[in-house]
Amino acid sequence: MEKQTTIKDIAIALNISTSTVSRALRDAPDVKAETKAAVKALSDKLDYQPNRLALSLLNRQTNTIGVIIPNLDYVLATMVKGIDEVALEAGYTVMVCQSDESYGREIVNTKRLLDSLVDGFIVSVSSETKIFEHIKKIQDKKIPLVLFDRIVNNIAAPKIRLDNIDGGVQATEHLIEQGFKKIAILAGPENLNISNKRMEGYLQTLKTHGLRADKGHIIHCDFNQQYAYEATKELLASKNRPDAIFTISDRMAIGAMLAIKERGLSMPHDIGLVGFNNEPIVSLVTPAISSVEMYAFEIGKATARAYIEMMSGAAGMSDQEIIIKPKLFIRTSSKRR
Amino acid sequence: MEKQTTIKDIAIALNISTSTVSRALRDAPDVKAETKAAVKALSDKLDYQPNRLALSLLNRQTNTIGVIIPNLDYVLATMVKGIDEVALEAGYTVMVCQSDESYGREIVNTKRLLDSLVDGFIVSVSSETKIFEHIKKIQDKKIPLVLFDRIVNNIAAPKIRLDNIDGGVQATEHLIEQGFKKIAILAGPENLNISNKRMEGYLQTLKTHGLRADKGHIIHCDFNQQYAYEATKELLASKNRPDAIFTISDRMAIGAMLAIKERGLSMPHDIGLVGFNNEPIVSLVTPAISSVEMYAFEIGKATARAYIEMMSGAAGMSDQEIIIKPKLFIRTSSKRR
DNA sequence: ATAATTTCCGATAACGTTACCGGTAACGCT
DNA sequence: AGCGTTACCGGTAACGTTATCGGAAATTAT
Repeated sequence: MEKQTTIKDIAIALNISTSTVSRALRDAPDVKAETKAAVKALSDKLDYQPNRLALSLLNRQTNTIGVIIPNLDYVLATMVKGIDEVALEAGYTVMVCQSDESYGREIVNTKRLLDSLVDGFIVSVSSETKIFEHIKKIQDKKIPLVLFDRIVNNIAAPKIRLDNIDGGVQATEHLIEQGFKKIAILAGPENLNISNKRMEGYLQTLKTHGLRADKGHIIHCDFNQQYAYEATKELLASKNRPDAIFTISDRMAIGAMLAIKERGLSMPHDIGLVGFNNEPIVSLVTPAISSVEMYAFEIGKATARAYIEMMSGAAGMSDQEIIIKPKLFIRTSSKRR
Repeated sequence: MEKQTTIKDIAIALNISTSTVSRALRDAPDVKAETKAAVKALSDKLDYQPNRLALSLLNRQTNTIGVIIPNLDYVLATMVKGIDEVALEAGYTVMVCQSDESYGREIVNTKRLLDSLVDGFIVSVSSETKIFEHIKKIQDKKIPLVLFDRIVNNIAAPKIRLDNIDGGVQATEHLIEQGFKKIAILAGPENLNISNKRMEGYLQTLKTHGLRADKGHIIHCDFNQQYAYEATKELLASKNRPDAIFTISDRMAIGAMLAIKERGLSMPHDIGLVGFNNEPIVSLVTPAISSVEMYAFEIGKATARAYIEMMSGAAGMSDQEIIIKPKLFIRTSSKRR
């Protein structure tokens, strides 16, 4: 809050110009060694730190990345960790704004960071977001943008995401292999791309094996444990009860598990269950729940790397898509054989 | 990345001075209504947004809060959410830096944010941090500082934290009430204040009830599930086996639970278990684990409010300490009666 | 000794914004 | 008519930094 040491203070103290101080600090060749030494000594003594605001204003870049995410759950926190690690190493500062799955707050956050605070964006859209004008605005201003995890299809930007279809395929293949025949899916909100892709994998796999998805076995519900719990209760009470459930998140798997237990059914005997994300929790509950690992930390790191590459002016980034392969971890909840 | 609209662009386009544009945009009284209208129309059309860097440089304040935390686990993410909510409402932007429990990274983060990027700090120190020079440096520069959750005792700053002693008391009282006699504690790292306070509550309560803590029943281990698992295994194998375990985090409680199950002991019959944090997971495992709720979201909000109050120049903030009362949630793992 | 080069440094402008001071023109008052 | 007042606007400096230009002094070459 108090005045911090500036280059001017040093200049006055040594009776030289600010230009010389500036050069001395940056080890420019055209400064006498003696002068350099004096400047550096004093700058150390006064604990001088260059004012990044002034530099940013001058260079028109902040070396700050704006990261916009819908929340801070396990998966996203892990991804942010990955982004952070790579970005920090490369000398960037990261500004994380969470929208709490709210479209309105996503817009507010975007607008704020757009006030010349960041020179690029890394975005994962909220589940509520259906209109992408605020994202397009970023691009209209020619500001670098990288999308990750919850990507938006009709926007041309580097995208880093999981192979969600493959995740759905792996989960469904596994269930079929284990002898389950009537596999239901708890999908997320209808407009959420990652959810739809996982479902696509599910549908594809059923088809491949000559199975048909019962319409009542495809449930869209909010990305949330409580909704999953209630949806599962209904499923289990229906006359065409599924013998397995694939949920597109672990949170939902937990909700499903609670409903299954409550009804007195046992896993995997009466019903199989596979989740998604492979959060630590799934191996801790009883029975341990099979789940698709999405390598969130890796996705985060790859995202930051793509961002850095983009900033360094690499051409042809705009339509690059990095796709991480998921891997199913099989546990008790679905293992019959 | 491309040049953004500035006040100068508008000034030139309308053939007036930048001063007038500036005043018009801020609805100053000494601008003709006609001029104001023209300026506003054009600024809307060109999508003008003031450059916050320039403003910050000029006013010597950024309206940004630097939040430094050791990681992004459930509790801290929840606290950050609370900080975020209040700060955003009050017009602040929040910059979150996580140190990943590393002292070195905590210092790097502090130094970075100190380059005039933020005008105040909200800090929770890492478990590795034993030297607090970097924190003191913040105060030396007269930069507002608020500590939360993992506070540092010998630094004079507003502190927002849980009543950790009371948490330890509640947990231990409950276990004694339920008839447990040989209560062990899995504490965190030795230098971690929150851990020691919870242990203090534990020790106090034992004393009150005329019980003595067996030395072998006080275990310091890393804040981590794996260590807790192994520590519990040893505890259960020792000749003086405890009949209850109090862990100072839920992560550790989960680790303990796994070890207990592995040994074929049942909760709460053979052994009682109480955790800390009341994370969602504890009610999902079997048996559900009793745990002390620490109201992380509330702590986060209170922290941001204290920060704001401090910024508004409220006197006597430097030694204020806001202490949130915890509350034990009793579940199967410890309920015998 | 003079010219040419090198070494070192200072002044200035610029980044985008606003506070402050000052000035012009129009108007009203006596 | 002459004065003061009001309404409106422009110029300048400043925030902290660096790039650019230019210039003086010192060194080297002839």
